[in-house]
Amino acid sequence: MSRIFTVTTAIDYTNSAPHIGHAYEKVLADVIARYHRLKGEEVFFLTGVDQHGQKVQQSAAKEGQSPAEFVKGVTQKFIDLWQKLDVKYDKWAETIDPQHKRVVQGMLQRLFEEGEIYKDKQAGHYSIRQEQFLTDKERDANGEFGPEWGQVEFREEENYYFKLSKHKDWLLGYIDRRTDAILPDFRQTELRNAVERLNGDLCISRPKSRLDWGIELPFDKDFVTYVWFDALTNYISFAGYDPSLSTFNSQPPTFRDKWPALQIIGKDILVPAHGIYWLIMLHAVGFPDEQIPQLLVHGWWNLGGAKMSKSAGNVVDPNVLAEKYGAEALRYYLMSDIATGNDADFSEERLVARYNSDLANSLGNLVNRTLNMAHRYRDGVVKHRGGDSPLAAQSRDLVQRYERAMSSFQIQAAIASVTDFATTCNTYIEMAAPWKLAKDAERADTLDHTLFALAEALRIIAILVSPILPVGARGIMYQLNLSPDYSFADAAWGGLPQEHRLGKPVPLFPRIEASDD
RNA sequence: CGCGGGGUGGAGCAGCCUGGUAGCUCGUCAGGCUCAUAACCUGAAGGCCGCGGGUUCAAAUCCCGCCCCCGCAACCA
Repeated sequence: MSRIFTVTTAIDYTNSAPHIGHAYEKVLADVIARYHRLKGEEVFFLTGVDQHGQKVQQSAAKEGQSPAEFVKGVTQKFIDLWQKLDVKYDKWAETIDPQHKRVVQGMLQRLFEEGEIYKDKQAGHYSIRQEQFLTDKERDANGEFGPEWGQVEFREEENYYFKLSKHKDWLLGYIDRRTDAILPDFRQTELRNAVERLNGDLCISRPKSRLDWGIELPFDKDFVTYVWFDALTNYISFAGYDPSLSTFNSQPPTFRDKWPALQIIGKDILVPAHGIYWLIMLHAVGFPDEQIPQLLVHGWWNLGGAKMSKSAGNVVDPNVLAEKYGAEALRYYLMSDIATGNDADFSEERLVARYNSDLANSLGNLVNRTLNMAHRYRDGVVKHRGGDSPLAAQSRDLVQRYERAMSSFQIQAAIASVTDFATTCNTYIEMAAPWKLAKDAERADTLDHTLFALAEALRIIAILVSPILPVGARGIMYQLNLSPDYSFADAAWGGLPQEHRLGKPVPLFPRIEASDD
């Protein structure tokens, strides 16, 4: 069963520029993707942008641009940011892509023919200004629709609906059968409760008179499909899904090998979008249960305990942070200071503190002092000398701990395993005191043994840290004068040549000094 | 009403699923080292792990009840 590890992220809405939350999700996916590549697996990492819809149409109009022009500009901002942050995806999804449209229309056509989609009449209060139907949730305390809705009229409209409720029992069964359908587990509980309350079907169309920036329904030219069948479908349309083939097993191998995927999403879009709509859509088009994706649901970065939002004006711009502190520092912070699944508080001070403490003082300095001593005492050459180093056993624990954390997506725990090991190495240096050994000719072998063990430890650290800090890892390897081509298996103790010349020490992760700006 | 999350030394967090000396980063205090990025190491102070019950030889961890904080319309991960 040679299959490809597929990881996807939510596709971001091209209504406005990316913020720290977008960056977090993509870096998380990138780290997981890099970890699997490190393990030697073939990886398909899919991310992209959602470009259709009313909000885009409105924002474009406000800027005096066509939706297509507008979307192109915002899309570029996302692409530029991912490049800046070293987010290395294998496929870029844009929902205006013609191939994507064909898949969406193919799926809709098939579901329509199979009776999963039907036309029905909707009647209710409609806000002309907001161009949407209002529900009782929009009523204020007096039971009225407030002035923010402008003129509200009673209106009847026909639309197409997808038979969600028909599949409710299947979804409940699926959730009950599979304990790791949604991670972390409390999200699975939350979803199950939500599914229990599910009733009614899903409106999937908008008449073109109201919205024309979208994908036309293949069976009715007067409508476009609305967000769900458009955006969610990206996960399979860009993976090579063929909508004309009705069973999963008849799909081309290039698609089947990529599935099921790990899908990374934020906690706001689990219910109902991904947890209900998307899973049911897949089931309806013929995906067997074992091909249903696993959903990894992450938390949010808050600011001072408050939610980050555009309207509050407290949005953090990842571009600014990356410029100021560097992509690696930002990646490190986003991965180390939040427990996957939970919320965390964003703070620039924390970013600097963690960087200085973990990367500059602990790890960077460890590399620097080790290489310095090797050059000062041994002309840069480390040699294997008999006897097992205490670091050898520690490194095996490290690899185990790291792997356990990574495979359960606990990146912060994986990072902690590495920084703990760096501290162990620093302690080891104090104990061994190479500067004393160097003064005693009779203890030359002990000095060699110590320096060799440290170089070996650094080699392993570099490998393990590489998914999070690809540039930093390369830097360590370069200074160790070792090849940047390595795999996870190389993180076993004993990979360093018996006699090896190290490179020149250059401070990695220079400290970030407090500045006034 | 309901659903979910959280309440752990001064600050920020992990641990809880799979009970068994309470851990990490920062901060404070004292000491050590000198290879190093004013970095590193050691030690200390500081916690009734929200409150009250229960299960158990043993509870931060499992069970029950209660209190407080946050999220659950939109922009939005």
